[in-house]
Amino acid sequence: MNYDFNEIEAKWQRIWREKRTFRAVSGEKRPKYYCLEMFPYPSGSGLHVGHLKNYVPTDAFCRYQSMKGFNVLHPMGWDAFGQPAENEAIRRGRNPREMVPEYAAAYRETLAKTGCSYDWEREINSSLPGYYRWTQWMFLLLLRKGLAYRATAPINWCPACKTGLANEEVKDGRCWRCDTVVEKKPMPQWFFRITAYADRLLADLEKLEWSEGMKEMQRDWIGRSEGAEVDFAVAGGNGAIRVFTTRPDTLFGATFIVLAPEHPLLAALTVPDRRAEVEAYARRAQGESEIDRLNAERAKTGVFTGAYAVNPVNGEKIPVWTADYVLMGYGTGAIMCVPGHDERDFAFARKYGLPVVQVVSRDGSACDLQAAEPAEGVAVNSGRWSGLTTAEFKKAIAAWLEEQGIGRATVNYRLRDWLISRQRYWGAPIPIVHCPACGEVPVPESQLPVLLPDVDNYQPTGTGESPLAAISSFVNTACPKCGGPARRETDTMGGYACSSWYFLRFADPDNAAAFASRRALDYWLPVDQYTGGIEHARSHLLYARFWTKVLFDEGLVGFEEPFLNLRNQGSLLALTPGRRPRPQEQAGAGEDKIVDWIVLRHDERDRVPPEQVVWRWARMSKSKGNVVTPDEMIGRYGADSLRVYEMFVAPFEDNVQWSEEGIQGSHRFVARAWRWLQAAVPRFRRDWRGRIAGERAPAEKEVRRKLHQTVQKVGAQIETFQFNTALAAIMELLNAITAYAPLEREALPAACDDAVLSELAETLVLLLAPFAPHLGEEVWRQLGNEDTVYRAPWPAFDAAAAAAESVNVMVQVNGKIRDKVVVPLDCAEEEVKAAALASPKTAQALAGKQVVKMIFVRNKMLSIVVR
RNA sequence: GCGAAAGUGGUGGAACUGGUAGACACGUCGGACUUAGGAUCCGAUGCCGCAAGGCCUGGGGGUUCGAGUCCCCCCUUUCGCACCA
Repeated sequence: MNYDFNEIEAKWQRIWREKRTFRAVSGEKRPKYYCLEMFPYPSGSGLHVGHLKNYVPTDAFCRYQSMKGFNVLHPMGWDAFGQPAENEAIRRGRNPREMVPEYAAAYRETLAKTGCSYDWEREINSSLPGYYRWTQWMFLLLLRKGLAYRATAPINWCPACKTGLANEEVKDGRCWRCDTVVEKKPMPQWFFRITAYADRLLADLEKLEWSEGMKEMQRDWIGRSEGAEVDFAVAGGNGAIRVFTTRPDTLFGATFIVLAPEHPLLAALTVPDRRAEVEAYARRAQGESEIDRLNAERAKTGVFTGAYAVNPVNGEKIPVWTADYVLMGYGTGAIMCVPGHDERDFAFARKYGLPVVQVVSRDGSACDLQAAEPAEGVAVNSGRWSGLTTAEFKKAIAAWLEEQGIGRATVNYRLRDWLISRQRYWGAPIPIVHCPACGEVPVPESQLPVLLPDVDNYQPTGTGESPLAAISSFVNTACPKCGGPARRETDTMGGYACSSWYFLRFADPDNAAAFASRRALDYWLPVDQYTGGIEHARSHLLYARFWTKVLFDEGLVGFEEPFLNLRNQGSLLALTPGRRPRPQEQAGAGEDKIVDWIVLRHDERDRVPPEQVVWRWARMSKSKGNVVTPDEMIGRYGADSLRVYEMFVAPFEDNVQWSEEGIQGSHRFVARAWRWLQAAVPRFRRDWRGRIAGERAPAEKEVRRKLHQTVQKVGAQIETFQFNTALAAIMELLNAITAYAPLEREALPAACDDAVLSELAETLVLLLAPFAPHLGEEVWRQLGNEDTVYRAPWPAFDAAAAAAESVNVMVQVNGKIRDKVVVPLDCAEEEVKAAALASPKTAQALAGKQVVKMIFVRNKMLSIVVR
């Protein structure tokens, strides 16, 4: 009777492994279901209970799908390449190629201990040549399709990581990993032309079952805006300045032009006596970090170039300025300024005394502008276009510009190409050879993989070159084209390259002839359910979608979107000791980012006096010293109890505050279910189905009603990831079951019918199996079943047994609930009225009043309006 | 500033298409069994009130027989974007 969870859990984990219970076999007749969690980077700090906030519910979901008859693919692998692993290896003085597998093994063990049902025969590791060979192959595919290119461009450079970063890896102007302020640095780098897919990445979001917030983030990042390009002729010279504007209808109000400080025309346009000032300004702007430049609060600055351009609609000469609020990376790097109707332009014009002209009006009459408004309305002061609405004008002017050959309607995106080069060691080498005679030559497929050399020293160089550049045996090679001496590309690919296609590899992980066979891909893909952290909302998900579309265009996969359903788990927060910052620590922070709390370092724990310690909830992480490990919890309460707690405590998407009191409650529930089931096992009759029919006593009817209502509820709620309410329903069921058949000295009452007890026991086990798999499997076998519970069908819902016989109908008088009457299900209005009027409480509320109206809602409500 | 989501007991959280607010748990209080219990079982538990009854879903309006749910305004929190032309 004693619930020895440690023994039971170890036993089933062993048997599942030995019997390969969760092996996914390709091509089976059962319909497939591919459920995937974002594969983790196995860190040295190990898994903590926070990681399980994703893995455990997703595992319960997989087990449920298996019981629903699906052939479930639930794989796990390691995102092993990249800077987190490399930095950790450097810090610990380890070789990453030895370190990563050790850490992965530790993760594997912890995941097994929590009873997660992975098919470990499909495990992948992105840092093994058998894997990254295909990452390189994908690079060559992109190159062949003109979607990979090398360009010298100012890139985001993280001085701490000593490498370039993709735009998606820059957060608030800082490196997303180390929070260092990112600099601009011109360097030759490899890019993927993701911008060529901007339209499709945007449009296909409609096909996805993702949260609206998630889609919105992708839309924002892609940043589509419709507008027009307009050429402004340079006054007294030749050539023109091309600007992008979303408001071509305000052309008559354009009173000056501003170029980005990096604009290529700036130097040529600037008149000699303004050159010194303009150059100084441009130099200063370039030296500034993105953060400072993007601070919207900052006052506008700019410098006049001395040059003028001609406004094409009215022939007026307007001055050309340069200012750092115009960014070279967006649009054309030049804007026409309409201070009358753009806040920024207005502020700039006010500061430098530039003219403000109103060209949009609410009602068609002009007035004195005190600010930039309105944004939309009717055109004024706009020549023959005056009187048009904003929308009409936009259309008309685009046609006119095109006719004149000085512009056209166009669409602009905020999305930038994907910088893939990293000047780091621990990544897939870019399969390119630089030949003095032939230029950039792709490594032939037959020569893949380009192996990452094993070296002693792989620290970043800081010169801007990859550590690989110092390894002559790697660098020096023969040109695949002409055979002459050549140098290998020494940059490696950023970690996102590996994670942009790994979900395909799980379909066919050992394939040596292709990244995966088309047959395996057609069977398993796309991913039916994907779960992971919201921090990948723009980067990983955008990249993976992009690569999938490229592979689709190449005819290598049969689908355009890799992840049909996506859900983001919340994080687990732990109470974390911190302190107020000291004055010098405050100094470095910008005005927009006030630091008012600093996590205590490990060595400060004992030194800071308790009254100065400020406790706050923070995400669990080793560095904050607030982690709780699954091992501790499993040892004390068991994996099943830990799992139930992780799912019961809050909705899947919510952040939760970890508390050990909560897990005790879950443990009580699991142990209670165990004790009741142990008492039910001796009463179990395999032939209960044939004996359950027929008229039943009221108590039996009631408990069976609850049972079947629960069956329906739990299934529906697992499918929508509402694990917390599904568990609450099972708890209610257990409460109902123990009320019907309470435990008395470890046995169930003799008066209870064995067929009913059998139905209750068997169904309860099946309902619990996704959540508490060890308990589920153990009791399932105790009931005499030979095969795993995950091949047993999910319990059938019996609508007749679940139907209520009577219902409470609320009686309202003037909107206030005065009484309730118990009537048979679907009782007619007349009878409910009679019952209601017969009740003393209702009669009292109606006394002396005149009934004006009655509203009857079947099985719910009788609402009486009186005067 | 823009966009998204959210605000419900002492706590985590329930509530389908508007129809018994607070399910399920945690905690607390009381009781039983115990040498003991941080085990187990039973009961109570939104607030005010002895009670009858009244009041409760961030605040204020509105629609409705009826609003946590729908509409408008405001406040707060979280997340994302942020001089994007």
